[in-house]
Amino acid sequence: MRTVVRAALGEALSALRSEGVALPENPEIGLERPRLAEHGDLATNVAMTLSKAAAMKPRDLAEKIVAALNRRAAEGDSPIAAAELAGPGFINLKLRVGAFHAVIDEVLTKGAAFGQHPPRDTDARVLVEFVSANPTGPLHLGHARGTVVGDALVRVLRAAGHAVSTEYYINDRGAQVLKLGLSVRARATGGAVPDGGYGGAYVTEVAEWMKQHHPERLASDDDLALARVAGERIMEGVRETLGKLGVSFDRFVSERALTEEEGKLELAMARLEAAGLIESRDGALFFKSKGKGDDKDRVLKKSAEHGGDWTYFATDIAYHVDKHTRGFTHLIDVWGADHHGYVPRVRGALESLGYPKGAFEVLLLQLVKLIKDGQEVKFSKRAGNFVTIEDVLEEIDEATGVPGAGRDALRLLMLIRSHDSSLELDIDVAKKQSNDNPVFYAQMTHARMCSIARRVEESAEMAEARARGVLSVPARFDAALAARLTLPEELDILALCDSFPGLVVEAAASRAPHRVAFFVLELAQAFASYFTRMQKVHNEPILPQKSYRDAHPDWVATWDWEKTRARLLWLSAVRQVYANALALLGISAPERMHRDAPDEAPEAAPELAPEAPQG
RNA sequence: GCGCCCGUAGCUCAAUUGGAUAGAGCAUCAGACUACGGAUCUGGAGGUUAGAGGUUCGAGUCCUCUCGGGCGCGCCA
Repeated sequence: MRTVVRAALGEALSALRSEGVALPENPEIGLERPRLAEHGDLATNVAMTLSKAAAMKPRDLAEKIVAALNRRAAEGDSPIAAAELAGPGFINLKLRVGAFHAVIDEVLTKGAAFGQHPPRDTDARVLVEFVSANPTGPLHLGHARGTVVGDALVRVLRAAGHAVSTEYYINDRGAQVLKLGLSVRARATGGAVPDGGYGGAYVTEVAEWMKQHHPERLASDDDLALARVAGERIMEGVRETLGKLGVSFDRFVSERALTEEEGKLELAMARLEAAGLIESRDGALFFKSKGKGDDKDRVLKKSAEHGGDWTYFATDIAYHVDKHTRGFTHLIDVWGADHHGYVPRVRGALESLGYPKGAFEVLLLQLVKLIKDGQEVKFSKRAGNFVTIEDVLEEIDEATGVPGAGRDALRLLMLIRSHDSSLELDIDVAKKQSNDNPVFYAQMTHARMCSIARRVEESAEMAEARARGVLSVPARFDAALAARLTLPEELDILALCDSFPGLVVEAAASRAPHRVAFFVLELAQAFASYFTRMQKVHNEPILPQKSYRDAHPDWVATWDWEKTRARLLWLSAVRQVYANALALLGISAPERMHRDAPDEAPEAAPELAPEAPQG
């Protein structure tokens, strides 16, 4: 639809150019769907964006474009039926139905690639770093948002044609991992847990595992070596959890290997030193970040009395410098909003080293509140009473009886909010097998779409129609068949589908995967509404219902099968777009829902009407 | 105290990045419906976009201030 309309607009513009209007060769043509029906099917603001180049007032230019479009429309071979000047220079377009039907053609031709854009014509390489949780404990709910949003962002960026790699940075050196090692040792040997050490059941598990598989580590007094093995054990669990969430990384980067074995830390520090950005003070080394977006200088290397070690900040600079060194031109980090204070110093360091402004970008995610039984669940990591992602996944899988339900639920619920809005995750809603649960609603919609086609191809009552060759799902686009699609609901949904590829680009540009989630729910709702209205308002179900078949003994002969096939054609396109959108979120699109879930909860047992009439 | 984010319908949140009359889902009210996949569909009511000023053809969106909430302000990571 947009494709053919853009072509028509481009043609009108070049016609004007040949008449002497100063217009650029291949201008961007912005098209949007007006909110109000009387503003047409599509609207463009080209007259406003090109008015400067043409040295004309927006409305005057718009008038010329409108005239050109209407001239063409009168000749009868344009997708545009009528154009109208509106407001400050908008051009409202009324389209022929064929323009809507073209969406079906495009979707079925592109299939799973509808919404995917070709690689961008640039050398830009993007690296998205996300999760990067310390290997000091299992992933908990606080990590879930960054994990899911980061992963969905990557999918969206790739769909928009960006070259993207992903990395998980493992902070496997430094004080925190050492504390983990000491906590494990304490648990294994019955000693006291160190100050600020880790509690929680998982520490006990690691301690038990250590006794079994690495008793020599416990016997040795090399705390660093012990901590390292414990950290690796934790990371195994983290990777498993990521797998269950459907998240994979191109690379896991070890802070220890990067800095200690590969020497990247010295390299980065030498560059800072050479640039005169390091200052020695109070026995420590400082990065002169003050005035570079930060409000004070920051320690790179601690003084002897604080252990003399490099700080996390120093190694993080090394990591980010290394990202650039490896050829990535644009770095995106996904962090929790509680780290926002850390952004200026990293940015300051990278810009001081000459990397372009804007090459380092941080997506900050607001916090997640877990709601259970209508109450907020508070948790603290140190005390160990946090909710792990594993627990949540398991709880939802069990409650629904559907393996993978937890992953889909967690993913959609994390993606249904903008990144800078805090998020309430109601675990009780996530477990529901009803339409109050957006996850269930979203997936059921896809299952319903599939069930129609299944009915056509498999059901016993349609056997005779199949046998007579009047009923089948069209294999490819057929303009004559599509011409039977004239209901406003059908055309509206095609218009919505048509907006999907553009939406992907916008979602990528604004780092907003949640917009894809909203698209899914909007399409689901539009479909549900259409589906019901077909029966209740238009009295035109896609397939002949029992009532029709009973009333018409010769229903196979009297039914309008071509209209049915037109709708099946329509449906296969809509389903494709819907499935593509779900795939972009990493959420499965089931062909059928499990039916064995309990229909009614025990507490929903019918009660006697309080005022039942007596006799 | 300073910095960052947020404040939109009773609740949870959107808003095509500065565009036309601010929209959905729950909740509520009124109808229709007994099902081509499950309480579904249609419509109503609900708003000075926290408040005040400013920028311009045009502001929920940008700037300043006030109020309220969250987070951060370590030689932790």
